[in-house]
Amino acid sequence: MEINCAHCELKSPAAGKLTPQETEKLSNNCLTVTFKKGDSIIKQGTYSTNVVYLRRGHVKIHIEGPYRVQVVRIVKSPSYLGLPTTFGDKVNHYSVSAIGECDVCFIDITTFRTLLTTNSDFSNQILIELCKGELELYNKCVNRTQKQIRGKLADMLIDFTDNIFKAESFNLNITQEDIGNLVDASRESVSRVLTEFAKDGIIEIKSKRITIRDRQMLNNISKNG
Amino acid sequence: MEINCAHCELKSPAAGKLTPQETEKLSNNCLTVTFKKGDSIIKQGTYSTNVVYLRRGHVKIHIEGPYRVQVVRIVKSPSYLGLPTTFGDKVNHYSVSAIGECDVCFIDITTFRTLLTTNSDFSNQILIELCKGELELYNKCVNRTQKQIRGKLADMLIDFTDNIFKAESFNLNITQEDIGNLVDASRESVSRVLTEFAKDGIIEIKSKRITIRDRQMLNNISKNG
DNA sequence: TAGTAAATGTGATTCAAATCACAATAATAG
DNA sequence: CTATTATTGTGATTTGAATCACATTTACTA
Repeated sequence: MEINCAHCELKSPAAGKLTPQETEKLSNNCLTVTFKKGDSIIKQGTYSTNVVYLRRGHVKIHIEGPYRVQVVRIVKSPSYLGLPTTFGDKVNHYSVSAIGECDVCFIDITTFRTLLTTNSDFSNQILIELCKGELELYNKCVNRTQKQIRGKLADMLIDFTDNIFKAESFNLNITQEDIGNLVDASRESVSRVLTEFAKDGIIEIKSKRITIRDRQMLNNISKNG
Repeated sequence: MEINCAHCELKSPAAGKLTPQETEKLSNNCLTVTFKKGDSIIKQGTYSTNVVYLRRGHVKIHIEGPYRVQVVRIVKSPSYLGLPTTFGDKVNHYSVSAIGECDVCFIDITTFRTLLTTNSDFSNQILIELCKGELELYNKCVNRTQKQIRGKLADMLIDFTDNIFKAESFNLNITQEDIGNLVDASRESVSRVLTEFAKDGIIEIKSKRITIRDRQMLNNISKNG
C-alpha cells in the first residue's frame, strides 16, 4: 500500500513532531501493510527487525506463558507495537495479532534511530508513550492478580467501552477463551460470569456484540469484587 | 552528602555517556541522600518532582492495590527509580521503600530533561533501560499469574541469587508478608512452602539468611510446579 | 534486660475457581 | 447446503490456596 507519511491523518503524536524533511525520510523508509482478523503481526521469539506502528485497527498482545497463552492487553490504534523489544532486546518477547482488519506501518529501524537522535521532540514523545504504557501495565498487573473474576471482567468491560472502543456497544472480536487468558480465568468461568451479567441486566449479549446497560453496576462490581 | 558525579564510581550507564561539562551540570543539580531500612523514598500519590537514582542498596517497589499492597519488584542499584512516572505522569503511581541502607540521588528534573535533549547517547541509554524494565515486567506479570506458589517462590529465590544479590547465600531483608505480596500468596502459604523447601534440603534458613543448597531442584520446581 | 510488639509456624476449615464432562450453538470450509 | 470444527453453556466434582485460630519465636523499645 502506498502511503505518504506527510499526508497521513493517522500519524503518531511522535511523528507529528517531525520536520517536513524528516517526515519525508520516514515516508521513504516505511511500508504499510493491511492485516486481516487473526493474522500474526509480530511473533514471539523472532528477531525484531522493524519498528511497528499500528495505524488503524485493534490488536492483541500475547505471551507464551509456562502453562498457557497470556493475553497481556488489547491495543487500539494509533500505537507503536513492541517498542520495548525494539530497544530492550533483539528478540521479540511477545506476539501481536490482529483482532480485526488493521493497517500496520513497518518502519526501518535505522531510520527510526536516526530520527531519535536528530529530533529531541520526537524522542521525548516516544519516551512519554513508553512510560505511559509501562504505568498502564503496572496497574493491569495488580488488578489481574488481586481481584476476583467478576471484578476483573467488569474492569475489562469498562476498559473496552471507555478506552478501546469508546462506545457503549461494541463488537467483541475475541473468543471467551481469549478473554479468559486476558483476565486470568478459565473459559468456563468467563462464560458463567458473562451470562450472569446478562441475566442481571448489566450487559446485553447478541452473539459477539456486547452492550453496556448498567454502567453504575459495573463500576460497583469493579470496585467491590 | 557531598558527591561529585565526575568521580562517582557508581554512575549509571546513561550518565557514563555524558561529557565532562554535562557531568558537571548534573553534579550541580543533584543531591545524594542516605536512607535506612524501611524508609520511604517515593510515595505513591505524591507529585514526582525529581528524577530518582538508586546509587547503592536495595529497594522494593510497591503499589497500593484494591485489597492489599502489591510488591511489584525488588530493585538493586544501580537503577533509576520511577522513570516511567517522571515522564508518563506527574503523580507517582507506586511507592519505593529501602529494604536496607541505601544511597539515592535526587536529580533536578529540568536538568535531566535538558541532558536528554542535548545528548542523544544519554537519552538512548535511558530509553534502553526503560525498555528492559518493561520487558522484565511483562515476564514477571505472566509468571505471577500462571504458576503456583511453589513455582513462584522458586522463581523468586532464583532471581535473588542470580540477579539481586548475585550470591548463593543472602540476607533476606523483607518479611514473609512482603514475600507473599511479591509472589501473590498469603503469608501463611509462604511460610509453609519455605519450611517445606528447607525440610527437603533445597534451601537453608538461618533466621533471615537464606542459602541455596540444591539449585537444580529449584530450577525443576520453577519449571514444573 | 524486661516487656511488648512484630514476625513466623502449623493445623483445621472454607471457598473461589479450575477441571471434567457433555450438550448445544455458531462458524466455516468443501 | 451440508459436514466438520470452533465456540459457548452448564452442572458436578476436585483442588490449591486463602482464611481462621492460635502457639511460638524473634525483634524492638523503653
